Amino acid sequence: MNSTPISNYINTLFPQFEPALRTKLIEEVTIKHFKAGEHLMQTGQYFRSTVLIVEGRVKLYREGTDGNEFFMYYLQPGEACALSMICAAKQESSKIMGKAIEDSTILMVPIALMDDLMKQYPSWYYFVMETYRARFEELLQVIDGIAFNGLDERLSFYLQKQAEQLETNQLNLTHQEIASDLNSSREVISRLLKKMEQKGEIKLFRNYIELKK
Amino acid sequence: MNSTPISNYINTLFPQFEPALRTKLIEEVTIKHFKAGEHLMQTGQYFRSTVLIVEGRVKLYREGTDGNEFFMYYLQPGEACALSMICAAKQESSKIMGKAIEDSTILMVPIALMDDLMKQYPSWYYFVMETYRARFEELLQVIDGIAFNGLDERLSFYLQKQAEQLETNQLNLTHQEIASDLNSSREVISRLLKKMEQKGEIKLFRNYIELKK
DNA sequence: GACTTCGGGTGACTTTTGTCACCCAGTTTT
DNA sequence: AAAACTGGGTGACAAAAGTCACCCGAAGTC
Repeated sequence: MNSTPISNYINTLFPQFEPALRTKLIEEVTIKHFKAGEHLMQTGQYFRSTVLIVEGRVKLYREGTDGNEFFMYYLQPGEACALSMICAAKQESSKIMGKAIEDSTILMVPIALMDDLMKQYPSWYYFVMETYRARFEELLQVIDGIAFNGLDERLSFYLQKQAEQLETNQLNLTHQEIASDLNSSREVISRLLKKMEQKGEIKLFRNYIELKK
Repeated sequence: MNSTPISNYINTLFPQFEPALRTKLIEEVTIKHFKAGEHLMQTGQYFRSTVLIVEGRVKLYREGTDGNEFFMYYLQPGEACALSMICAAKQESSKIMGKAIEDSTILMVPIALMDDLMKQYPSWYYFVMETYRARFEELLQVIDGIAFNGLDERLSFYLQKQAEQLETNQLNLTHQEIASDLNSSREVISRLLKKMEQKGEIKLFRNYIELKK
């Protein structure tokens, strides 16, 4: 294995893949770059590849009919987009939207390869299963949030998750951004944040929020 | 192939399976019966098998921490429980609850078999992928419903879905049952149903609701 | 320095949803 | 037949969330 950018990504981010699978992938995948803010996939778009994230960070949204965007979860380097697998396999269009929030790099695995990979490489099969499992769990948690919790709890949970994902307690989020991720309105979020500040859970600044504890 | 109950189920409900796979399944699965109202799986329970529904009808719920049950979707004969596949594969516990609403029969495919089936029988592999895809879509629709719609729209949608599933316009549902499926309260549902009746969309009776059009 | 934009704060009000209390009419039990 | 239970209706009220109007100050632009 020589040391191209692609082989580096695959060898460092997917060490669990058996060597033959890594070689195969290095030969077959194509690489693609996105700038922060760019959309990776639009509602209604068809996939011709399964997507592996290798650099940056991608936010996945569900789009409502009225143009609302409801935040679901993040994808990180080393993770795959479960929907791209599913939709690619069935040639169906996606009903979700992905946005790079940092400059990001992805590898595209042609769908024509999927069946072979699944049959020939157990570690790929396990990776796919684990991807499904993880995303399924994530969706169930999203459902929990909106089905059982009030906006205040969802907000709290949202901030925690952001902090974990971005690995910092200084969240560079405007109230407006939070509001649209949670499909609410700025004023409501502002008020709830104020309450959280009074309870000492966070500290508010212009353009960022500091999480306590 | 002789004609046991199991072989009948498999041959009639899964005709897309290649003959060798059907033979294999007929040898390996075990059969289980549930009476209407019984729980198939409880929150926290571990799966040792993947579940195929062959008779009856199963309702799947997500359970909240406070004991609430949030209805997600139905499983019908010929369908598999996606979560049982995922959880079985990873030996994880389920966080959902399944309830038979009719007397139901299921086939249990031991998890030990899963890897082999996936590798040896393309039609099994496609079946599993299709199951994931369908359930994923269904979860996304559930999210749409609670994220973007008011209770009135959700109720409307819920009634439509019930009618489709149960293949009748006479829905034998009490207001209380609807309320708990939607994680709301009886009074609210009663009021919304009244409004729908005034708009001529439904007709209300004791113990059942008649869908118009 | 004046102006504009952006992020945020706030009070007043509305809508939606949940809750409480109580009622009523069938149906079932005793 | 009386009592109890079930499914449903209703008014009054409370809480949560969304909306509107407007304000303010910080930062960027001209």
